Amino acid sequence: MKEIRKRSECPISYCLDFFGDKWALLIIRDIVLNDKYTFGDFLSSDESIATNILTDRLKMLEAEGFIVKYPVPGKARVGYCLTEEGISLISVVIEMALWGASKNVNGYRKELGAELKKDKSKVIKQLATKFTKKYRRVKNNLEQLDEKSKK
Amino acid sequence: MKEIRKRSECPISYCLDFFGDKWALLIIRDIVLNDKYTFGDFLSSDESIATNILTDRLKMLEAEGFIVKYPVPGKARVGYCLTEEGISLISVVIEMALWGASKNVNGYRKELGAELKKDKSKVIKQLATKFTKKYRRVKNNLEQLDEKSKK
DNA sequence: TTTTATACTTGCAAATTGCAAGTGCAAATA
DNA sequence: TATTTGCACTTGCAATTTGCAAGTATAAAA
Repeated sequence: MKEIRKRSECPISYCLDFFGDKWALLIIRDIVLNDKYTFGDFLSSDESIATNILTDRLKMLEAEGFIVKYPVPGKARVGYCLTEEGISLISVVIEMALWGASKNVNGYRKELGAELKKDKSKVIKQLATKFTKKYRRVKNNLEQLDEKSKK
Repeated sequence: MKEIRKRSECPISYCLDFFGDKWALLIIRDIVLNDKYTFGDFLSSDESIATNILTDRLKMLEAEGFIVKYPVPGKARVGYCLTEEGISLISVVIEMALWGASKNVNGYRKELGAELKKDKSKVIKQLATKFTKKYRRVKNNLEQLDEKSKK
C-alpha cells in the first residue's frame, strides 16, 4: 500500500501527500461522477488502471478513511463507497473538472457542464448530499452485518 | 522532461495528466502563495524537492505554457512566472488548500485562512489579478530583450 | 463437484524518484 | 585578464513505483 508521509504543514502539500499521483483522484472521480463502485467498474475506466495499482490505491483510500468497502450481491463481489472524508474531496474534483473543461477537454454530458457553470456550489452540494445518503445506508448495513456475525 | 500523454477525454484525467504527481502543483503553489520565483526559492521549500525533479517539472510547466522563464539580476539567475494558463490553476490550488485546512493542516497565516472562508472567489480573483499584472510586465520585458538581441 | 464471476496477487521489466556530487554559465572581484 | 562566487542545472546510481499479464483465492451458481 502506498505509504503516506506528511511532507510539510502546507495544506496543499498535505492534499498531494494522498493524491499526488495519477490514480487516486481518478477513483474518487469514478465514484462521484460515473456512479462506479466495484473493482471491475474502476478497471473499465478509459484510463486503464492496472489491477495492482487499483488494489494499492483502494487500500490506501480505505486505510485513510476516504472510502469504505461493503458487500455487493454476486460472487465475491464488493463495492466501495465514499465516507464523509471522501465526500469532502468533491469540490477538488469539480474544480479540476472545470479546469480541464476550460481547456476544451470535456467528456461529460453538456448538461453537467452547463449546471457547473450556472451554479458550481449547488452541484457540489447535490453530489455531497447524494453520497452522504449512500454512505449512511452502507454504514447501517455494515453495522447490521456486524451484529449478525456476533450471533 | 516528464512526458504528457492524454489518457482520456475526461477533464479531471486531463488535469492529472499534467499534475498527477507530488511536485508540479507544489511549484505553482510556491509561485501563487509563497511569492517564490527562482530555482533556489523552490529548492528551499519545506518538502525538499530534488534538483533533477525540479528541473524536470519546470521544463514541463514551461513547455506546456503554464510558466515562462525570465532573467533576474544576478549571476546566471532566472525567474519563473505564471502565464494565463498557469493562472487558471489558482482555483484548483486554493480548493486543495481549503481541503487540507479542513483537516487541520494549515501552515498559512491565519488571515489567509479567514479571507478564504469569508470569500474564496474574491481571494482567487485578487491572486489572479496580481499574477496577470506580473505576467504582463515579464512578457513586455522579454519582448524588449528580444528586440534588443535582434540589433 | 464443477463452473463461473469477481477481486485481488504475483513476477518481472520499464519508468520514475531521490541523493549527492559534479559541471557550466554569468557576474563580481582582484 | 584571471579568479572567485553564485546560480542553475546535469549526471550516475540506487531505491521505489508503475505497468503488463498471468496466476490464485473466494463466493455463488449450476
